[in-house]
Order: sequence, then structure tokens, then C-alpha cells
Amino acid sequence: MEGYDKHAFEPFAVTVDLAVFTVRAGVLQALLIERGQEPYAGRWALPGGFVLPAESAETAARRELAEETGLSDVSGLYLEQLRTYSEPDRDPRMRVVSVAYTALLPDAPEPRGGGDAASARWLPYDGVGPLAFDHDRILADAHDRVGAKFEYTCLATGFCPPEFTLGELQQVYETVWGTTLDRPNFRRKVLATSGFVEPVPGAARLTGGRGKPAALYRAGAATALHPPLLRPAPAPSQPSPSPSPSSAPSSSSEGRFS
Amino acid sequence: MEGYDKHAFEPFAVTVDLAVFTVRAGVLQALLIERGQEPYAGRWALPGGFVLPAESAETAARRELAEETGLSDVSGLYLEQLRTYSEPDRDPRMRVVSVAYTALLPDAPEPRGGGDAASARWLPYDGVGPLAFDHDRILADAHDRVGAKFEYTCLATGFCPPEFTLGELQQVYETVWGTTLDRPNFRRKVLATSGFVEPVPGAARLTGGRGKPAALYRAGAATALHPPLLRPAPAPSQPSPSPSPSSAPSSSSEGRFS
DNA sequence: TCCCTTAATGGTCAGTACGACTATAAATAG
DNA sequence: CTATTTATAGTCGTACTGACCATTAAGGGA
Repeated sequence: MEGYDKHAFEPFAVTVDLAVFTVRAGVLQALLIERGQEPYAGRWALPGGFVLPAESAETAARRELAEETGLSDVSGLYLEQLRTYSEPDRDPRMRVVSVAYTALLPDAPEPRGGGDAASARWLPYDGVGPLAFDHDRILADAHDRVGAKFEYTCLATGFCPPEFTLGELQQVYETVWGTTLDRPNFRRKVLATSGFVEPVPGAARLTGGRGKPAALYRAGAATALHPPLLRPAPAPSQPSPSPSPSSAPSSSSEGRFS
Repeated sequence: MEGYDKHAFEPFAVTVDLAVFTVRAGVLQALLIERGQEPYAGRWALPGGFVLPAESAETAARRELAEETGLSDVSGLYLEQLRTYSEPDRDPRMRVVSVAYTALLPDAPEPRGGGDAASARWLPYDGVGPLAFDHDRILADAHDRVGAKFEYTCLATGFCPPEFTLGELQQVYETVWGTTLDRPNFRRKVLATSGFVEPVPGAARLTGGRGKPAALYRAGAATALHPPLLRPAPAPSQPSPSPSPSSAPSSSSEGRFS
């Protein structure tokens, strides 16, 4: 950082890319837009855009999130920086450094193209074809991060509406992790973690369909899980093919510690 | 990402900043350089520099790491992207977006100013005065991340020389976490985690000073800790002042989930 | 040399957490 | 009314952890 005035430097374009997830009907979905021009015309891509001169990357991300989802108030949504992608050739047109963000939406209103993006749509995360640019990797990295955070934070409630049942919360976990969980054990763990969820006092109950009605809960004040809620270790002998959008297992060229 | 050619955008300067840690004699130290010019002349700052037109941010970070430490080979060192700092006013001279990286050094050779930085030095992490720019926050964020990763990865061996004793490894944990750990329990946990460390076969023993000589170990092949090695929960009733360089408790403006 | 100190190593024991599982309750579909 | 479905409650054995105590193997000093 010494000597700005002495050294030449190349200015880069700086953008934000958004990996926006929601869970609908037990399916993990991502918000994607269809590209209309080259390069990658017709391919799906992550929503995003340039960082304006007077705003931070996070401000830009929140602005883009509001534009792409069409929601008037995104201030309560979970939005966190994922990481920055800066490979010199990641955009064939010019040098673009992109700060990627992960966002979670509880309910999933079909996005209306409020912003400049013509056709933003929710697509199921599994089976999303190859995306434009390096967006496959960004989306996979975001999914990995969300899955990891589910273990030691209360992040999962970010996928739930204001009031939810423990069954819904469990389904969020199962959807993101791609596993099944034992219902009584999951219940015991969640209720034993103080501050994770709190019961809705008015003995309210939700009648969704068949079966005994479930008690409703709200997200609690806690953000961390102590001890963590570890996902079941995958069978070590079975080299199961990775579920994900086609992309490779997201092996960063950086350190070996996820 | 639609319509590059239709929209105006402002180019930014893109830099990397390095939070480089080492543990020497039970003290966590950070690699810092002293600024010679305004702004923040005379203040300590993180090493860093511009990303060159043809390189990725990680390549730039590794190049800067080699320059600032004076080490000829930094390929084996732990280096991982931390996050990107992009507040519009973080540098008073111009708009600079900085991608921060965290690096760990096992041994700590006194850095020689091989690169352009005149006086790079190791300074103890605790009590480092206010740094230049937003580097206090970057360094605190890096420390938080390293501490968190110690819980569920084998990252701690990155602070150790190729062969080390379990006492040294424990001291690394205690130094980074700022806590004390029970020695037999730590030993039991580390040895029970397959792949964390492996004994040096030649019955080698290190005679450091008094006491029974300790067996030597090498870092194993594992990168993750299952189950994690959780740090002792801080006493919840005692609002102890945060240990760190002066900076505030690193409250990101983003999501509430660390 | 003998004893004390230091540090590594080995072990016990109880409380907690967790996985697997069974049982009961309360609703709907037929 | 009965079967099905889902929520909820509880049990039991194992694994893990924190708090200890004991032993071993070195060095230092009187």
C-alpha cells in the first residue's frame, strides 16, 4: 500500500455477483437470470452488476438483491459476502473482479423483473446446467458455505417464514445437506439449543394437511450453535458422485482447509 | 452482468492486503510494515500491493507474501482469502477495493525488506496500536477466522515446524485462542483424531530443556476435524474486555452469523 | 548423590451429547 | 371406525468431553 503515486496500476471493473437461495417444497432453488447477449448468450447466470463509485460492495449487493427479486424491503434478509473471484480470464471481454455474496430468502415469491434483468427465475439447484462465466463455481462455493454454516450457526431459520414448524426447519436442513435426519433427534437437538427457536406463545398450531398439527416456532436470538449440529458423515468407502450443478467439486486453488 | 457495453462503470484500484501470523515463544505476532508517507505516515499497516493486470488476487497475494517475508519459497505456506473490503472511504486518496488474505508462518524468520516495503517487522498481535486505513479490522477479522478454523480444521499445524511436539501444538492453540487447555485432554483429542498428527517413527525425541522429553509428530494428511475441537466457552456472565488490537469487536455490517 | 522441580504421558470417572429406536398422540382419508 | 400420517415423548447404549489424579523421565541445586 506504499507509494500509490509512484507506481502505475491497472484499474479493474468491480462487480458483485449474487448467489440467492430459497427452499420451496423441499427443493433448493437458486435465483438466476438468462443472458441475452454474448458471451454466454442464452445461458443462465447469477444476478449481479457493477459497484457504483459511491457505494460499498455490500451496498451494491443489497441493491441488486432488491432489484432482482423485486422485493421492496430486503433489509431483513440474510446477505453475506462469500468471496472474491479475480481470475484474469474469468470474463473474456475485460478484466472484472467480482465480489460474490450469498443471500437466503425465506419465502420465494416468483421474481418480477423489476430491475434491468429481463428474466430472473428460480431454478432448482440440482441439475442447473453449466452457467455463464465462473458462476458454476461461485454457486457451488456458496452452497458449500451455506451447508457448513448450518452446522454451527442458526442460519437455517433464514430459509423459514417468520413462524414455522420444526418439521419445516428439518426439511430445510435436509434439503441443503441432501441428507435425511432423524426427526426425534433433530427435535431434541434444536430445542436443547437455547435461543435457536422459541415457541409461539399463543398455543398456535398449523394445520397443513394430514397428521397431528405441529407447534409453531419463531427464530430465537441466538446466532451460534454450541455445540454444533454436525451433519452425518458421508459413507467414507462409497465414492459417491458429487451432487451439484455440473461444476467440479469446487477445489479452490488456495489452502486445503475448507 | 448484462450489458457491459451499455452501462458506464467506474474503474477501481484493486489491491491485496495480507494478514500474516506466526507464533513465537507463545506470542501471536503479525507481519506489519511501517508507512513512510501520508496518509497514516508512521503508522503500521498490513503488507500488500496492487493486483497486476495479468494475475489473480491470489497470485498477487502469494507474490507479496514472498516479497515481504523474504522467503524464496512460499508455495507450501497456508494462504487463504479472508474477504474483500470495499468501503468507498477506506483510502482517502482514491477508490481502492482490497482483497484480504490470511497467511500462516510456521517458523518466523525476521523478515528482510526484500521487496519494496522498507521495514517489515513482526509485532505482537495484542497491543498493536491503531493501524493505518481499516487494517485494524482486517487483522481482527483474520484473527477471528483463524481462531474459528482451529476448531474444525487441522490448520494449527500450519504454525508448527515440520516436526513438533504436542506441547508446541497445544501452545499454538492456547496462543491463538487466548485460553489455557488441559494437557491430557488436548493430547487425547489430538491423538484420537486420525490424520491430524502422526508420530515420527524414529523414536525421535526433542530435548528442549527440563522435564521429560516429548515425542515428535508431523502434520497428518487430514484437513478437517471430526468431531471438532471446540474452544472452551467464555464465561457468559463476565463481560471481559476484548483482547485484540484496539479495534472494535469486528462487527461486520453484514449478516449476524459469524 | 539425593531430592525437588518440571514437563510428558497414562489413566479414571462422571456428566453430556448423540445415534438408533420404540411408543404415544392427534389429525385426515377412506 | 380404521388405517395412515405426522408430531411428540421417551429409552438405551455408545462416544466424547471436562476435571481430575498418577506415573515417568528428564534437569537443577544443595
